[in-house]
Amino acid sequence: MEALKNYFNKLFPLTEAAWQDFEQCLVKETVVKKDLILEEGQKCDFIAFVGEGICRFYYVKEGEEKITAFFFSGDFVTNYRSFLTGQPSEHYIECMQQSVIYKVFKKDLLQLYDQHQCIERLGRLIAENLYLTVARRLDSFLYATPEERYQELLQRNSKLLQEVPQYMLASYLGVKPETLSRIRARK
Amino acid sequence: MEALKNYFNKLFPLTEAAWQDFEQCLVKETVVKKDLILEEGQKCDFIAFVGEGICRFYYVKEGEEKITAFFFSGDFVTNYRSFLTGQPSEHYIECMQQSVIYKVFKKDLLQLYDQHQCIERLGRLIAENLYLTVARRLDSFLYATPEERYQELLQRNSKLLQEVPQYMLASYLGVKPETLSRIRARK
DNA sequence: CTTTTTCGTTGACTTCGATCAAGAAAACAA
DNA sequence: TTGTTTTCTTGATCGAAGTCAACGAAAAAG
Repeated sequence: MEALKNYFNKLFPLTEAAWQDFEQCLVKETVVKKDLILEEGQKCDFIAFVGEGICRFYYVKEGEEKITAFFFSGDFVTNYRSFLTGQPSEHYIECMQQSVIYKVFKKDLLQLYDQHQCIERLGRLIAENLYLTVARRLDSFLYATPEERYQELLQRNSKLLQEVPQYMLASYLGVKPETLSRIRARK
Repeated sequence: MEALKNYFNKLFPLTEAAWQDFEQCLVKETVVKKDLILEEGQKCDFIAFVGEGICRFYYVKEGEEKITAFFFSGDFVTNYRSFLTGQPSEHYIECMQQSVIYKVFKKDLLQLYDQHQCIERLGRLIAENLYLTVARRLDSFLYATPEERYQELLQRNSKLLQEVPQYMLASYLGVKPETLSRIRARK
């Protein structure tokens, strides 16, 4: 899995031995459109690297899907909270397109942490990066209006805008589809 | 610093040698009420353990203080984003009471990570915990109304309720003081 | 291609938090 | 104590997002 190796190398290069042990633990999965790779109530016992595809991470409140995050190729997809705490997931993860993902299971990862200090470090760096991601998202809810959040999206011209239907974008921004439509009309 | 050692032991016990090296790097600071331990524009080059006291972590938007977090004795206080990325802080950290904190500086911590695998692991566990903290807070903004957020606070009967003036609570909950007053009146 | 379903827009109206303003209560200082 | 400042409450009004409903456009299914 070259893409993953490159990703790691940018964060912190693994030794050859560590990478080989790590690669042993990767489980490739091909997932078809609309498949759930995690359902509510399940424990999330893996972290997966997205090779290709897009996944959405959502929560159902009062029959309505609230999208918390999207994951694209090159991201790690997991319910990290459930993964860390062992509690059942309150969220679903759905692949929106045919996708290829590479899972590492928790039990394997914990062993790898013990066996290779450089993987332990990678684990720290990944946790730190995931922290930065949620922290930024929290900020945009604490300090910005829905309109400002939409403008931010426009500016960073994220894949979201091309790849994701508008009603899902609305959910991601924390508003109703009608409201996003009106925000766009305001220009 | 016994409290800190206990805290670590619950997460992951350090070896005696690691703890001794770690303790060497702790810098004790006594801070008086209203002192800023971090200002906007500064790089946050430390993580501090709060021995006693309360700190507030806030951002100023259009002349208004928006409180993102509170830190109590037993917590780590830092601008973790600035600490990790090296970017200047957009937030202030103020001690609301006379406080005692124990700083570890980034340059020292990075060395400790290299020297002791158990400290590296502790670093991962702390990053994971900080992740869980923001993620929970993000959830409460994504999925709950201000009223529900206030009810949550009431239930977990946090120190916040006793120790913090209501207008700061309001800011923390993401509403104006008038609104919190009305939420309380609704019961 | 036509039919059916999903998605996006628009209008009328409601709801809830923000804003502005005034006054009461509590905390603090002289 | 008294006086001053800070914090909390209450009322009136405003505004942005939600809700409900209708309709046209686009996409999917046949």
